[in-house]
Amino acid sequence: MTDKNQRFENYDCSQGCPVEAALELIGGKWKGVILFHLMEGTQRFGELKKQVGTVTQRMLTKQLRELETDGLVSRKVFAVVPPHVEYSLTPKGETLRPIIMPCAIGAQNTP
Amino acid sequence: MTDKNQRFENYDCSQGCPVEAALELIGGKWKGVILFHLMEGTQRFGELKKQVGTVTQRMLTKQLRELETDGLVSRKVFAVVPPHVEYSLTPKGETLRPIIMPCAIGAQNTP
DNA sequence: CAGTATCCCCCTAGATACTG
DNA sequence: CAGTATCTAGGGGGATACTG
Repeated sequence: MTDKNQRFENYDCSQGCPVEAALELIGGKWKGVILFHLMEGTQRFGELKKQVGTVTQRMLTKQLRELETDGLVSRKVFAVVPPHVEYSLTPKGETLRPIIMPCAIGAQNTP
Repeated sequence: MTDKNQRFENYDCSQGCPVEAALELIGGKWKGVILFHLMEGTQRFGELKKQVGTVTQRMLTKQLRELETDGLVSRKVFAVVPPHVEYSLTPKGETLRPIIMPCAIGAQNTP
């Protein structure tokens, strides 16, 4: 980000604008949906997979790792057998709620 | 959309959830940025290209056509030489303002 | 000015199999 | 259960050249 207090009007996006930055965080094919479901509360890997639907294990893992790296999702591993892993939103991830939820509402209101 | 009045909590995304639908509209690599700039007002093709920055003509055209098809952007052609084409948000496109702008803000507040 | 028309690379994402 | 490993195709997107 070049200037954090810059106004949006006449914003020069030539090399990286805020929207571009945001889409890098949630632009992955499944990330929006994953975040959406984590907003319902903490979820285990399997639960998440079931809810997201057609996502493959590989992709779910990959996107979750990226979300984790970006600090939007936290991963909690329980050292038990069988494995137990819980995913939840970080505070930073929570800040996306006003973005994700209007997305959902917007999509519903304009079919 | 399966049920337009369904609550978001416990929403079953198995085959297409609202967030997924929304991301299909604005998920293109440049669409968010294009919409962002059109929110500043009507723009000509060249102006848009300059503002979006590194986008190629081909991609800008392609994404604009998709946005047009999805009913988010309207294209107005003036029958003059040299050509003059103006792009602007449709009412439907305007409904994305509360989604796009928080994106920008969110990206700025959480670097 | 505002586009098409080609060509082509690469990365995303899917399918499948295996494992601590 | 919650992952890795490997292989592969498909198409999204880039570069470049041409045009009404």
